[in-house]
Amino acid sequence: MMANIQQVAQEAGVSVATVSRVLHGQGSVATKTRIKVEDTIKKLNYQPSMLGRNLRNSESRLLLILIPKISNPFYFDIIKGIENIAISQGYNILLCETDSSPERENIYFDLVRTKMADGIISMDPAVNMEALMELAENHPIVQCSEYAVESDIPYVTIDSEEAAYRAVKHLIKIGNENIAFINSDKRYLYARQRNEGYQRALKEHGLAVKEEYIYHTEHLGFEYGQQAVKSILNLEDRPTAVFAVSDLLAIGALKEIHACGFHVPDDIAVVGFDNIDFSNMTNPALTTIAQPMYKMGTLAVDMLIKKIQGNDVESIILDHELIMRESTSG
Amino acid sequence: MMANIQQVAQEAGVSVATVSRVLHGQGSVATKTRIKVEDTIKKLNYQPSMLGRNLRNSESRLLLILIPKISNPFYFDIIKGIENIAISQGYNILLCETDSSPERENIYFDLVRTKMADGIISMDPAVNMEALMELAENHPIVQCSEYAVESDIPYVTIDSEEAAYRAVKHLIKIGNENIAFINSDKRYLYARQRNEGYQRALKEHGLAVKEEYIYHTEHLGFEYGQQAVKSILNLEDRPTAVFAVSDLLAIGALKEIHACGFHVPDDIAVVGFDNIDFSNMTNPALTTIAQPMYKMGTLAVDMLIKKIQGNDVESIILDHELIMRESTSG
DNA sequence: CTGAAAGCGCTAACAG
DNA sequence: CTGTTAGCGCTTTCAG
Repeated sequence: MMANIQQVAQEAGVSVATVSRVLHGQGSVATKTRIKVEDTIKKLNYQPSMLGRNLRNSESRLLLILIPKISNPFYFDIIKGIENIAISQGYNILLCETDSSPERENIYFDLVRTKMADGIISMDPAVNMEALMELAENHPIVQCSEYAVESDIPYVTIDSEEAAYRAVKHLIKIGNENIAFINSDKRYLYARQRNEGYQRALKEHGLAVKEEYIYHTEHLGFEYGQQAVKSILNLEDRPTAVFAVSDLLAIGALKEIHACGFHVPDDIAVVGFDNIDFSNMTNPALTTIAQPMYKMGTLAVDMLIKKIQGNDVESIILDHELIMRESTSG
Repeated sequence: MMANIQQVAQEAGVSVATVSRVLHGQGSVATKTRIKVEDTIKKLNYQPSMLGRNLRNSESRLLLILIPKISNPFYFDIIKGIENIAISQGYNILLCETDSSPERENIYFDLVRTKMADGIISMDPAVNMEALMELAENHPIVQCSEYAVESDIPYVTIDSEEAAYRAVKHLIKIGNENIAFINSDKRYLYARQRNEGYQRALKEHGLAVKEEYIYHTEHLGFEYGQQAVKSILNLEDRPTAVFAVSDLLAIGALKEIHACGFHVPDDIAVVGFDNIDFSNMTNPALTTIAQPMYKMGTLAVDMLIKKIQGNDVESIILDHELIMRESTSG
């Protein structure tokens, strides 16, 4: 079973070089020989071993995709975009869940150090940037969605500040003045940028920025949204609107607001961020910011493959969109 | 940059064999030599190339995980289980979304045919069983969750019939006699099994099985649950309970029931299946069947690695659990 | 148009 | 305890 190129050559009465040539359709081969070889390949049910090919070409045709949690819906469409392009270019992807743990991360970094992967698309906001930058000196790396300005690693992302600004502006427009903000940890760039967008919108409309309205969560999960709302609803000046930096947080908020006996959007309007599938399945459906996920994925992998091939690439900033649904349609 | 074993050997003044020996800590090496080699490795920042090692060992240390949709929450914990064990055993996983398309599937099958992957864990109910069985003749394959009885491919799963039976029995116990059933396509084994469980529960309690109460959906998505409920609510003898074969369907049902002005659980009780994270985030929270996902994953990968190592393995059937929440607490 | 041969980086059997 | 050597399966010069 499982013939190798040698056996095919022998059986076809040619040299391995010729077999290799017909395999790749390059270098001229007489039609007669080609047909003979092709027949033998079928007859022996031969499939070239990627192990041999990879060693010879010193490439693995594997791309590392780093995400913090595989279950975070935010990444689904990005991954889909990456995957489709990758496959069409003869690459496969290794989806790596880091749990934002440096040890896990390092296992994956080792994969490229040991040539098991040709490059990395990093989407983990909590990635160890120092390690990533060091790795980037010798290996192709691209950042997607989250990025570090100070590094030379190219990225594709959206304008988080502007997106947050638009979300909050929408809340103001429909009559809210007391707008709470559920943000994530300030050490993340996007958190800082969205915070600036939030503040810009308020200031532009002559509204005060109240520290007690800004809540920082440790993680982006559902339960953290619930927690945040619990504390927000206890404020004296109860907000009439909540803007959360992720849909998961917003969905948690939704649930907790209901649990406390309030109604969305009549009592409290809610806006999320990301437009994950579930944001349209909640009760009421969630107003949110949509990022062009799929496109982000395709662009990121395009960039990475270009880098692997030795070309230079430029960072890209994509557009976003405000999707209005029931949670603000008061 | 990126030294190879040769350069390390030269720099350390030993042979490549010795370097290989200290790399694997096997075969005796004089302490003095070992230290010298280890120092050189650090000095040159050497990391052995997996390409060379893999070719030599004719293995890739990559495991293929086939799932229909990466976004299906059902698989999250299974994958986590697989991943943790795999990594601890020095394997990495290639998460493959088949979209239940034979072409996509075949691309992935090629990965094992071309030695880029050492084995497969198939979790796609719609997998092309013929192709899979043929592949299984020459490559290690394990089925997880969904399986085909008639094949020799070992599997790990739960007793779907019994699980469905318990879910429906619970609905009967809390006073329901008219229980609708949102099932998926009958060509899937689990769908047939759950149908049997549903019918057994009804019959055991002297309730008639009404064909019009059984709805078959094309896919397991949220919107199919909505659709199903739309048609179910139009029945003359409106059911007072709904059992869906997946949480996603049940969550769609929840939303549509509300949209039609009914209340869960007072007017209609709902039970799902899978206990995905979101089943606890809905309003009301969903009663559902929990499968030991994580464990299923770890066992499946254990089995696969055993098979790769040439050992025989036996199929496993795991226990499940009924999780009672608000959607049936009327 | 085709073949011989070198070599990608590593492991392991064998000899010493 | 250590070195020599033969491949693993493939691609690609270089000659012919």
